[in-house]
Amino acid sequence: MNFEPELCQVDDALDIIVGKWKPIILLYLLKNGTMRFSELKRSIPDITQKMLTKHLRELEEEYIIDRVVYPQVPPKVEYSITDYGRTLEPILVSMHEWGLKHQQYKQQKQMEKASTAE
Amino acid sequence: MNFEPELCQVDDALDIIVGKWKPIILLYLLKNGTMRFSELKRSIPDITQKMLTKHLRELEEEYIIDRVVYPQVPPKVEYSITDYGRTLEPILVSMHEWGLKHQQYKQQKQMEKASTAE
DNA sequence: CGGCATCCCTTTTGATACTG
DNA sequence: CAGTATCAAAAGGGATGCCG
Repeated sequence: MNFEPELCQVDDALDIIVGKWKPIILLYLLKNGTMRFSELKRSIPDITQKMLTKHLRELEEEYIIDRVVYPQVPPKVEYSITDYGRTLEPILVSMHEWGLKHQQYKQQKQMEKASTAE
Repeated sequence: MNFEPELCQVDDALDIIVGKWKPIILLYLLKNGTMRFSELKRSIPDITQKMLTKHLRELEEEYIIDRVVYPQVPPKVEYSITDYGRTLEPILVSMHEWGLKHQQYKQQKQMEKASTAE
């Protein structure tokens, strides 16, 4: 580490990717590039329209995604990851990989605990 | 990306580092290795004892830090980062660096917006 | 010194109904 | 289709007091 904890800007990055459904929204847009609102909704069945709208607005506010409205009936709105948004990809991939290893590590630790408890 | 959004384990990593004071606690322990409770409290003036205790317990639960109690009066408790906990360091450093760049990027974008608004 | 217990406030998320 | 509005529940966090 070459920075002081007092100057920590980790929270600025966290603010953008934290939110119950934000990581999965980001991963879908990173994978597909562009998706319609309804397409995202179908891909993430348990999310409510309210939360999907809210998270998309917040990501747009931070320049991570673009929102394009096609003025037609019925409405069509497309969301796409920006080039800038793609700079988050390595971090998300690292966290995914760390998360996978952590599951294994916890299982191992808990088995150790169970065997010494006998 | 070589994984499907449905299999996303980003949240497992996020769960561990998310919390109002968790990043700064982790950065102090990564920097110093071992610190006493009161030492952490002094280093992070605005944190309450309750939140410091809570976050430390959660990090211990995930094997990120160790907690050693010295049975003496007055009590002495030392917290240290585990070897396993250190595997989080690259992710925290990446997020810190991304956070720094993001501040600059936002400023630039907002200046662009201000100049076109004239 | 290093906690824990209690009460309270704020923020986040969810359920549901309605709309251009 | 892609939202908004409203109400309610849950989670996160803070202030304070007490304790071995």
